[in-house]
Amino acid sequence: MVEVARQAGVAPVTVSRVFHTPDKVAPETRVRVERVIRELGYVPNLVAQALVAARTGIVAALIPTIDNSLHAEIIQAMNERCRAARLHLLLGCTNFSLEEEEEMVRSFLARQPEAVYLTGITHSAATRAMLAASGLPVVEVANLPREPIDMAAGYSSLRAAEAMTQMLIETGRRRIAYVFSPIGANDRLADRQHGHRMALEAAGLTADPAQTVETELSIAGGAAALRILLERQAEIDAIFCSTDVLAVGVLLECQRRGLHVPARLAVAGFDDLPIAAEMVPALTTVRIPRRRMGEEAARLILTRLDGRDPETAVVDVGFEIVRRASA
Amino acid sequence: MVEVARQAGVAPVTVSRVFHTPDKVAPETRVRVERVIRELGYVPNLVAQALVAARTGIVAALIPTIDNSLHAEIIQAMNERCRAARLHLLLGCTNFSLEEEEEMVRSFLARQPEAVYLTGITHSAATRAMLAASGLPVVEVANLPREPIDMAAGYSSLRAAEAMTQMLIETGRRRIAYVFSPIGANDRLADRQHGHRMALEAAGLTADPAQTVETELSIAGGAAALRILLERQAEIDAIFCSTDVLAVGVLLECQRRGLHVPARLAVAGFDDLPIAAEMVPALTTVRIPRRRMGEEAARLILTRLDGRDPETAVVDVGFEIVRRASA
DNA sequence: GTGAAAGCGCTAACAC
DNA sequence: GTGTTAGCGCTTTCAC
Repeated sequence: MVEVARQAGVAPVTVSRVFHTPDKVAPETRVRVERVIRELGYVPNLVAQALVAARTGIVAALIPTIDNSLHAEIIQAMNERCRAARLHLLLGCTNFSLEEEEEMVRSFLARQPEAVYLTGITHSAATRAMLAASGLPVVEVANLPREPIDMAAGYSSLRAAEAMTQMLIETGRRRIAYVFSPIGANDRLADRQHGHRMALEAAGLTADPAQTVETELSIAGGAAALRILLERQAEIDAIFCSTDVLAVGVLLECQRRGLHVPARLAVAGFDDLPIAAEMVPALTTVRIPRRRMGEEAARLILTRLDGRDPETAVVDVGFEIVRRASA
Repeated sequence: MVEVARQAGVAPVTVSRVFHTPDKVAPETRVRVERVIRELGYVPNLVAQALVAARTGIVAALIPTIDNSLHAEIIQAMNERCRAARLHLLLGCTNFSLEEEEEMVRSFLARQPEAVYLTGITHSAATRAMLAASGLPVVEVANLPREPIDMAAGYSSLRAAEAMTQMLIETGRRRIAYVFSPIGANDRLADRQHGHRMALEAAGLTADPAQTVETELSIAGGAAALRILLERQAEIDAIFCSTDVLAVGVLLECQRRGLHVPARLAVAGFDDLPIAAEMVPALTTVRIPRRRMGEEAARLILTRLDGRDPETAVVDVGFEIVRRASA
């Protein structure tokens, strides 16, 4: 900036004005400065700007992993909305670990973000304390916290899983297996399992351990889970999977083994990934408004940054049971 | 920091030293300062630190969209490697547009990143100029540039597609349809189509426009493409898709229509997504080392940041034709 | 309309 | 071991 000022024969502060309040600079001066800016390819240093303005234009976003299509899509939608407000995303992965999350929150806060995006509602006490103390807008996404750190946008995995199992029961299924991936710090998964059990119990059914399989989160993991259930000779007439990824694996393994779905076995998933509607047979699942969550998260943050308070701090985006051929 | 210093009865610079060179502070002083730091929950301001150190610890990463499992996985691997070096990712989405990429590069450069990650090898002249002028380590990922801006880690989509089509021909297929998604600024897609044509011509076959379908990038898009080919009554014995996403759609549509794969129709994809091996029949495809690309990208950047020059500026991670049941 | 001075929060260099 | 001074690149305030 000093160099631009020198070559344009003005004071540095005038260069600054050309960027921020061009109408307060005489047209001739402005043109002259702009020319030098272009010639030198000068780009203002946003770090210095951030220091003096105490505004970084950065939103810290913590997700379990980037290569998780679900959270990727939420973040994608959120990022699109943030962009219009000239907010950029600083991304961090927690690997479903509360410790890693805490560590990342600590190091991200030092970068003076203007808001924080968190996945899920389960966080360490230290994480909650730091975030609350920061006074920053914080939005917890994908679940509905009883006591939000600040704001939230999500849906009830518990009620959704409950509704799905209930539906399976209502359509005559009695021996419903549950297949899920390692829960770790994933509160959505914990809720889904809980919701499934609640529905079973409400119908006077019991959750047989032999009908419950934990497996790797992948299509292959879903296929493996079905093989395990078959080996156990578990007498099942339905399988509810904690996510479509696993359900697709189950469906494909059924194909390989010639097990008819839904005649022999009903299969249900969760998430309504794009593949769900295309499977043969099409997969019955729970639809959650992924993009909407990202948009709501952005809206909540932007509202707060605008100095206003959102009408509702915890936004329930709801869910929908999508009945297709598989169950 | 001033407040911590005041309460600990020392000068601000001593607080700074407690963080950076604790052994140059008397143990008693250090303990005293550390206590105040904890009491006040003081966190150093990295923005100020970055300004004076001229180091932000930020890597600017531009990918087409976040919700693209392919690039997400590359970025995931790269992020894991960067983390060890305390580098964080500032993420931007170009939506496959060179203009948006240019705009993002401009605004990201102002944030003083220490390195830049770019997807693909096609960039606007201005983008190349800005990046070259910045003197920063730049890595172009997922393709092999003839003239890299700086460094690159990728594979040849052209040779890979050529090899796949060649394989289809060698196994007796003669009427090979090509299904792809909108190319836009995606050089990998352009190369794949080109490679496919080269292989056809080398075998004395011609690319019939009736055998070429552009469709939406989704499983449903792949299914739709097969329906279009069928409606056109194109006489085809194989379909090569520019990505597994489309191939899975084709495979599922074949199931729905009772078209036997590979007897009636061979189907091949590209990418070797996790679902490829699980499909029924398992999908023949091109495997590209996604994680490896991310790791190489990180390695190239870290080497350069370490003041050294990598042995090879353009790293070819290769590809592999994976023959399965579908072709 | 333009510039000089002060300061954002921090650290490198140099005293003591 | 600890403090003082100066300055990172920029903007705000207040003169002129």
